[in-house]
This record gives sequence, C-alpha cells and structure tokens, in this order.
Amino acid sequence: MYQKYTLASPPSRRRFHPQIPMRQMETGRGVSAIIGAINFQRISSMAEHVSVTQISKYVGQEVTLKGWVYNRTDKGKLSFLLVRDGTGFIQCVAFKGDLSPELFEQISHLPQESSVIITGSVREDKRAPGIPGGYEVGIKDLQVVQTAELDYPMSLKDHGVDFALDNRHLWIRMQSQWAILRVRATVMAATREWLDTNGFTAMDTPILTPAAAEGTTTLFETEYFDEGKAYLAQTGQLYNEANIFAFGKVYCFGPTFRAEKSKTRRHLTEFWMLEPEIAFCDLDGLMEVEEQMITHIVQRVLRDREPELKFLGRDLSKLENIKAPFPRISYDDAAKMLQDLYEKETDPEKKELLKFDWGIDFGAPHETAITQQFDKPVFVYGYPSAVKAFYMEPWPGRPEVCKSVDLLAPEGYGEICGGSERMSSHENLLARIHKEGLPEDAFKWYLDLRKYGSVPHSGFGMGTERVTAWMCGIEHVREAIAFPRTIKRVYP
RNA sequence: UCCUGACUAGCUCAAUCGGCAGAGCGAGCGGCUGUUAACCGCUAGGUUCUAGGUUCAAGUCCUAGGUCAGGAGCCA
Repeated sequence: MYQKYTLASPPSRRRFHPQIPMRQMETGRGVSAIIGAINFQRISSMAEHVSVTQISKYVGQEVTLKGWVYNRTDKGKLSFLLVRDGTGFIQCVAFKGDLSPELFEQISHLPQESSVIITGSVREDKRAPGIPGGYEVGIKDLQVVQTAELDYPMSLKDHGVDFALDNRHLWIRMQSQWAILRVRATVMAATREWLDTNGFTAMDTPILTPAAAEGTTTLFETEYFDEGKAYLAQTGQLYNEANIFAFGKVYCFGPTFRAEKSKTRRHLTEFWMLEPEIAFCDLDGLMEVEEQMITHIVQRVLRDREPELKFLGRDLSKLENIKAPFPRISYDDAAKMLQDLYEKETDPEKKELLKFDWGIDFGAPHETAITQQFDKPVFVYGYPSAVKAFYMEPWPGRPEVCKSVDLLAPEGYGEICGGSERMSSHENLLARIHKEGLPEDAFKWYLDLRKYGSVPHSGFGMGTERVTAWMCGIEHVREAIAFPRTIKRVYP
C-alpha cells in the first residue's frame, strides 16, 4: 500500500481580464496570448514588501505580498485566496464591498497558480489556514502579474506516484512537498553549521573519479577524453582520508552516485551524502561526533521548522527525545537480540523475515526490529569484516570483526549513517587490497597516507534524504529531494 | 535481476456471472459574507496501456509485449 498525495487546488474561473486590451481578447487565437501575458508594470503605491514567515510582526499594518494563488474559495461576496510566496502560505480575503466591482470580479475568477502582488492589512484570525497559519491579509489592492493557464495539472485530492513525479516541477509547489524540502534545507544548514563550529574544514572531493573506491558497487561510467573511462563518485572518503593529514578534521557534502538497481523507499541513484573524516579519532570518538551532530540537526529542525513539521503531521514528541548519548550495541548483541525476537515472533511470515545467522549483514526487517527496541537512534558496531569495506580497521583480537558502526534511526527509518575507523597500518591495508584483488597501482596514493605520519582516524557518511525523510516522517526518500533520480526516472 | 500487483475521463477510482462506460474531484457557467480538499444547480469531457485471440457479445477471459509501483538483493 502506498500513501496517496493530497494536493489542494481551487475552483478556477476566468471570464475576463481587465488588464488585457479588449482588441486582443476578441481575436480568436488570442486566448493563449492573453493567458501568457505578463504584467509587471503597475508596482506603485505599494506598502512594504514582506514575506509570509515574517507576517506575525505586521499585525495591524498594511503590507505587500508577492506570490502565487495556491487555492481559491468563493463565498458570495467573499473570495478567499490561499497565497504562497515561497516562504509560507497565507490566506488573503477579498470582500466585494471593499473593492471596485472590476477588481473583485477579477479576483474571484483568478486561476490557480496565477502570480500576484497583493496589498492589504494583516490581521490575526484563528480560522485562517496556511503555513504557519493564524494570520490573514484583507485585500485592498491586487495586481495580477500573470493569469495562469487553466489546465494546471496538479489538481485537488489524490495523485498516483507516477503522475506526481512526472509533474515534479509543479508538485514542489504543493504544501507537503514544499514543507519537506524546507526541512531538507534546514537539515543541510544545521549539518554544516555544527561541523563548521566544531573545527571541521569543508573540502570538496572529486565527482569524476578513476575507479571504484570500494571495488564493489556498480558505478556510472563516462568517457574521459583520451584517458579512458571515468566514473561518477560513490564516495569522497578516500580523498578525505588524504585531506585530514593536511587539515585534521574535514568534511565533504555533495552528490553521490550509485548505479545499483536498488528499488526501495530508501534508495536513490543520486543522493547527497555528508562525509566527515577525523584524524586522531577512534571508533568511540567517531560515535560521539555522530551523536552530537545528529542531536544538533534534530534540535535545530525542531526550532526552525515546527510549522512545516506540524503541517506534515509529524509527531514532534518523537523528535524532541533525540538527544545524545545514543545507545550503543555490538553486532554480537544485535544478533542475540534478533534471535530472541525471532523466537518470540508468532506470525510465521514475520518470523521468516527475522531469520538471522551471525555473519550476514542486516536486511531492512532486521534493522526495523532492532530500532523498534529503542526510542532514539542506535549505534550498532563491530560488524563482520566480510560484509564491510576493505579499508576498515580489524577489531583487536577478533580479526573476523571490524571497527565499523552504523547509526540506525528509529521508527523503521534504518541506517542513516555508516562509518568506521580506517585501517592505519600500511602492511595490513596492502595485504587487504591484495586479498580483495584490487589493483595496487590505483591505490598507491591511498597507501602513501599510511607511510607518512599515519594515525588512527575515522569517518562516516550520512544520507541527507534519509535523515530528511526521518525528520518529516515520510515514507519514501524520493520526496526528500527536489528532483529525484531513481532506477526508473531521470525526468524532469 | 527476481517475486507480487496495477493500468478505465485531466486526476483518483467504480463497473456484480462476459451483457447499454459510471462517480467524486478538476475545467466552464450560475448562486451564496467566513471558506479550510466548502456547499448547491447546470454543461462539456472516453482509442478502457498496446497487439493478437476466444465469443452472438470483452473494461472483464486467454497469449505476448509495454509502463509503473511495492518488496527482495545491494547500499547512505
């Protein structure tokens, strides 16, 4: 089952347009010309231009809003416009008695998505819908910049996934999608803010890379002049390991590409990954960094995006709780926990999904089962080396296990961060590269890092869309990025 | 790549055993001073994914193909 998208749209009527010369209206083919006309002339006698986010500061004052008609409801001598300006949604009310007959007629026939400049007085009114809502503007004047065409496709009520995504360029105007993408922006800003104020240097790592960094995943390939093939980066980590020996603590934050044919609600082929890397840092130190940073992100989203989260119906109490420290369990303990859960499960279908043997990686049902035992994100550390990347430091005294750690978000959101302490010995790394059958030449520079002042160091990757989806309580990561790229979609 | 399912009006969906193609929303026109996806009346809107087949008769049954979704695997 999949959640339907609820979208609002107004009744839309248009009988005449006073700002278009009659001569143009009368020509047969003139309709599209009329609709397409843009009027940006009459911007005089306007009050101060304010944004919807700031509207509470202007109660009792006359202001000007610039935005788009998101919805319209007519009620006799009243016309309610729900106007969005990019920063929020606010109700604007036209009362026939306050306006010229021509202007009221025009307002009460404005099509959805028409661009407008509105002047009016701000008042508090609990009935007024919007984000944040509770305020409305009594219209004194309204200028139509463009009367939108009548066939705006993102209509009211439910839309299927395919239709919504085909119209993603318009869908992002809708309240739910707008709210999600605002949260995303705040997640990203909070991430950078925490890192920048905690001694990290922002480094950009290459997007075009010579070969598979981890030697496992499928990569997007492209021609590279006379040098043969280049590949779109799946991680900046190896470069960041070089960067820390120059800058100590670094991070990269950019697009990442995975050509695997993953087809789930947690995967995109192009997503934005944050990757911090830290010198003189072991696995315990890494977990501290992760929990501090995640705590900061969650608390700042709560502070700055409460109206958006409330609109999305997010249970804020589930997020208010997210504060360091987070519980830490070993892979061994997680395996025991899964065994107990397996034995307790009575539903045969669910029982089958929980089946687990030491040595395998967690599947989605396993992650979900583990995180359901906690009301905070949980660290699972010490995975079997066989299921993790070649560069991870072996656990002292237990070579079959490595110093890796995944951070699993609650409520079934699963892995949001994956990291490890990196192998710091030249000898061990070289041996592992040989064992994996990786080309030693390609890793010469990476091996050099272990020769000239090697230190214990650690780092992790965080999936922006997964964190955003968790913050918003939405089902699928494709809504947590403006233009998602999935196995079946590169349009729009 | 594998498993499962869906495809009918612009959108979301109905259509009983194989028997006249339907509704809500959206669009157009009209009504209403507090609407929240308003409500009420009227109007327009269809190559039922494609190609074959069975049948007096196919949206419905059969075959092949297409598109999309959910899940698995892989990963952040």
